[in-house]
Amino acid sequence: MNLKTYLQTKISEAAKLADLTPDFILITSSKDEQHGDLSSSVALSLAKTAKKPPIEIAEKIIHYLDKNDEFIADIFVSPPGFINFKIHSSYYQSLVTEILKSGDSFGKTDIGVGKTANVEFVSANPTGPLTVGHGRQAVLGDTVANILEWHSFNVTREYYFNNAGRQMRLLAESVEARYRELIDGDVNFPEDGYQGNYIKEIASDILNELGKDLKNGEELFRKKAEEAIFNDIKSSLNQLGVIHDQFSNEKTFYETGAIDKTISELKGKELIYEADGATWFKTTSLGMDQDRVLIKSTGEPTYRLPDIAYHINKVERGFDFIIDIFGSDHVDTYPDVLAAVGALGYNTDHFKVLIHQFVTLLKKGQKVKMSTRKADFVTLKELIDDVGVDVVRYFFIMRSMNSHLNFDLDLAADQSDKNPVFYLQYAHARICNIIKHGESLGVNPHANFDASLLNHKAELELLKTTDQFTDIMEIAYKTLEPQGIANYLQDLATKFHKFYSECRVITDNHELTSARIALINAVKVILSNGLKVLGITTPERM
RNA sequence: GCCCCGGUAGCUCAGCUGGAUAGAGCAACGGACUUCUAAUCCGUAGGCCACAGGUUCGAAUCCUGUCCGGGGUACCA
Repeated sequence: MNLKTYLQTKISEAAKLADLTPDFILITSSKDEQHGDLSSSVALSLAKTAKKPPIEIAEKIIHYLDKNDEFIADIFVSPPGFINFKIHSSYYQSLVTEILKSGDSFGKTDIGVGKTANVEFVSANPTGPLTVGHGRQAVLGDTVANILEWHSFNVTREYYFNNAGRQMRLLAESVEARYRELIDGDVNFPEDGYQGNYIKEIASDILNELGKDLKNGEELFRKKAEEAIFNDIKSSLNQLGVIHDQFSNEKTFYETGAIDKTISELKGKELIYEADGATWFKTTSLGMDQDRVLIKSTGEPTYRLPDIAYHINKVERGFDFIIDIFGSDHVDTYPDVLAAVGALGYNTDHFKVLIHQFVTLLKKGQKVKMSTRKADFVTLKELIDDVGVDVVRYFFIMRSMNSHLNFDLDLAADQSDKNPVFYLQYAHARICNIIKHGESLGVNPHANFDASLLNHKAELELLKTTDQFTDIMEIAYKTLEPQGIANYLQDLATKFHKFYSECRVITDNHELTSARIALINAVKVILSNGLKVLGITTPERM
């Protein structure tokens, strides 16, 4: 049972009796205990249409509310017209049993039962190691996938990459140049080539493995480079706990003829024209501000064309929910792609595109400009080795994806033991330790308990916070923004630590001990459920 | 020029479908370990929520404009 929904129903019924019809009944948790436990501003929002002072409206609504409700202890109005509810402690106390009963699945919903979702993320082309910037997307995407799984969706984590275009050709040329350089010492490096040391390593591996007689422009250079870099990418992702279920690439869409089909279908819709030797997509006729090139005058498609074919492919695979996660450098490109998919008669209503802003890296107070080509980057691997997986994951989800965040590498390494993630984990470890301590004294952690003994202020505060978890998880689903979960868990941990400092769990009072053990077990359930969705470990000791 | 994000405490950022006195962490300062873990707790200090208008009972939150920062505006991805 959800208390807010319950109150919304009650208020709505009362409003009806008072001849009022609110559009929406907002219920918020009160910050100040003078305002009870929960408050509603309905009366304030009704004031305009009802043309009456909010207080009067509030009084009227209250008049029709049942004063002997099983959960509501008190209802009162306070200026300028809020309706405040004081909730019986028994309601909060009853949560302990409910949470323990549901355990691992406390807070889950069946919103996505029988539905499939596809989350595409990272999708970096295999031209170099993943950087810190990719890390943000990796963590965001994986967590969004976790949130959907939490709500019972069957989720496919997908990685799409371009392996047929100019970038990969340039990569192959760079590797070959390093290969020739190793053999005869001549440096004939392509302009705009990839300059990182990893290119030299790949070249040297190729030399060791296949000898020095490879032909000019040999396909193996590309293939070996792609393979090596992909292994590196996958291992960085695995380190982060991110595992993709499916890798898709543009090459397959050439091979299956999907690309040709896409272009001919667009032609059929008269959305294609030739100009300056290139093939253009008439995006302007779909309401965009400029047309885009699909096939360059060189005959080579731009990334947009395979992207369109790929998105059609995703629709055809029948997912109920398709999520694309892009960096802000793609803001301008996805509308074209979706417009094309839509124009060809495919449904695009079930697409959701999440755009995240970039991470600005600071090293010794200086901005680090990231460029894969110039080999100017800090790899994700380096970061993880530096501060650890949990810190990296937490850092990237504790902030809104819309925020351009500054990441000071020196500070991160320096302060890794002060990172807020440890605060959460410490709460979990503390609980585990208390339980263990109790057991060593013969306290059964699963004994029957009387929750009505949990009357201390710190206990009730803690319980009230546990009541918000379900809401938080549902909001996370609706917005697909994970940072609310991180913020919530932070709050829960704070309430727990406060409780810990004020209430001793294991005492001679057996009844109270059992009740408090049950309470902290319940808190542990929520911490662990939440951290699991964030992909962060729950240590039993620290 | 145009489009998308952002501008909140010294720093990094929450809060944004409008709600009561704007929050956290870090940094600073002062307290609390003979106790189930001090990776904790308690307290002090720190703010024209970029700026200017507007909308209304009420604006950090919505609208308009300005300024500053990031990204895009490619026959790169």
